[in-house]
Amino acid sequence: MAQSDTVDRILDAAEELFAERGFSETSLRMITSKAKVNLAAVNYHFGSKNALIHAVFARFLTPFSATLEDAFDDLEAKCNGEPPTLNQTLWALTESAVRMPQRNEKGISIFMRLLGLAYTQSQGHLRKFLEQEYSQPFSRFMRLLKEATPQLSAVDRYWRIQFMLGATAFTMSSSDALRDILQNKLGVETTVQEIAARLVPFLAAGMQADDAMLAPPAHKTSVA
Amino acid sequence: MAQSDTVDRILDAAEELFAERGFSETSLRMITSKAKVNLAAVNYHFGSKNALIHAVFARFLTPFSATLEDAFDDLEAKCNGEPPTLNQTLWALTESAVRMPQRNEKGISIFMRLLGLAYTQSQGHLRKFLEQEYSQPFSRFMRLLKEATPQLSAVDRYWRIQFMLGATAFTMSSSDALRDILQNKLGVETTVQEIAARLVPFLAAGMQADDAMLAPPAHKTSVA
DNA sequence: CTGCCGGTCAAACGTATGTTTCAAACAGAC
DNA sequence: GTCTGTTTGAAACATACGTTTGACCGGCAG
Repeated sequence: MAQSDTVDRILDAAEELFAERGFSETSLRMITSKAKVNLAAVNYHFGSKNALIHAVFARFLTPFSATLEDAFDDLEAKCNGEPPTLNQTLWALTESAVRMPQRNEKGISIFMRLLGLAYTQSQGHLRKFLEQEYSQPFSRFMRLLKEATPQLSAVDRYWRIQFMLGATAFTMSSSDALRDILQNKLGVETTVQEIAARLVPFLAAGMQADDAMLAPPAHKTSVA
Repeated sequence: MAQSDTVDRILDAAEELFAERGFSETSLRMITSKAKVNLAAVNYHFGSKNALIHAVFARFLTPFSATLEDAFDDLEAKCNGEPPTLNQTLWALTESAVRMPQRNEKGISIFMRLLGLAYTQSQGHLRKFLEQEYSQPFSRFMRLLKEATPQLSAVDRYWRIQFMLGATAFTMSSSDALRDILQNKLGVETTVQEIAARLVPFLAAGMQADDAMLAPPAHKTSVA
């Protein structure tokens, strides 16, 4: 074959190692030895380690953002005129993520973990790359969130979106470890889909909490 | 002075740089040059870079966990017999964090950012160190959460606690950046206390969401 | 066959890292 | 003042990293 599968082997290995260990903690030598390719192959095919990181993200983010746009199109068409609800919007997102064709059984959790790392380990270049390449579906999602929560002030909405992102990125980024703990402690098996099914109600409830108790020593328990 | 302030200068510099850039991305040379001490001082006083990281955490985590235990004592005494509510428990935690004596005006956000990094960048050694040293207040917090949400199944509670941790750690770990964005976009100043005041209702609402809509295509908007 | 060209390979390069060394400076006790 | 143990200082050490180099291979057009 003219273009061997070297590129894909590198991407597969890098994806997995980045998800396990983070970006700076993963060396090119680890990647190339896992991929069983020569060390120089990375710089030959991608140019630099940073460019490899971008390529890893682009490989799943580009089809995902297309899928997501379709899901949003369907959703808005179905609601003809009316803005979709918060639940509908969140479900459109999670369903798009879960339904993406996976390269292997670990696909979805690697996907999630990388997204989490992208936010927390962001080394500048990654943040810029993601903002440049995928600003459109991101902005659209933000607009849908805004229309689904008209009762919130801009500042409240901003922070609550950060809280949602955090809960999602963090949970998904360590979902393997968390699943294992749960398996050992309570003997319960869990799929990523089930985690998502638990996460969405949590997020929706948090997003729509009313701010009745902003004073610290509130004694009431019920919320919303 | 016999023991000069070298140790504290190193800890101050390391704390700030770790919070800004993460652990692996901060070299000992950056730390020692910011602290204006000799490079060898770190290994002389702490033994290794990992031990320095532990010392940075211990310096604020040890008094904090004492403060937290006191806060939980007060709370349980006040409730004599009755388990504290979820809101009370969460507020006890955030108030303890916010009321810690700060070394400087950036103290609390550095504190928060480091806690966030501890979860997301955890390099094994850090996770082990924290689990060994601070398991007691952590377990107690978990017990209080359990008693405050008796309606939840163990599995539901487990996942929702992860969601809470995620929202908190993530938001706090990037709170500086998020504050700046908000400042530039909407011209709003925000303190860490205000972020906490927004976060707690979000968490409490999510924690207490009812699971009425576990099926994906739910059309209802209201939750709880 | 010859020449070329995309791809692979082992080896090296320069740099940055954490850590160690050992002499010098220092403080306090006698 | 002298001695002793502690702390600093400049330099070196060994290692790991990302990247570059130049030789080599294999298929294919002329």
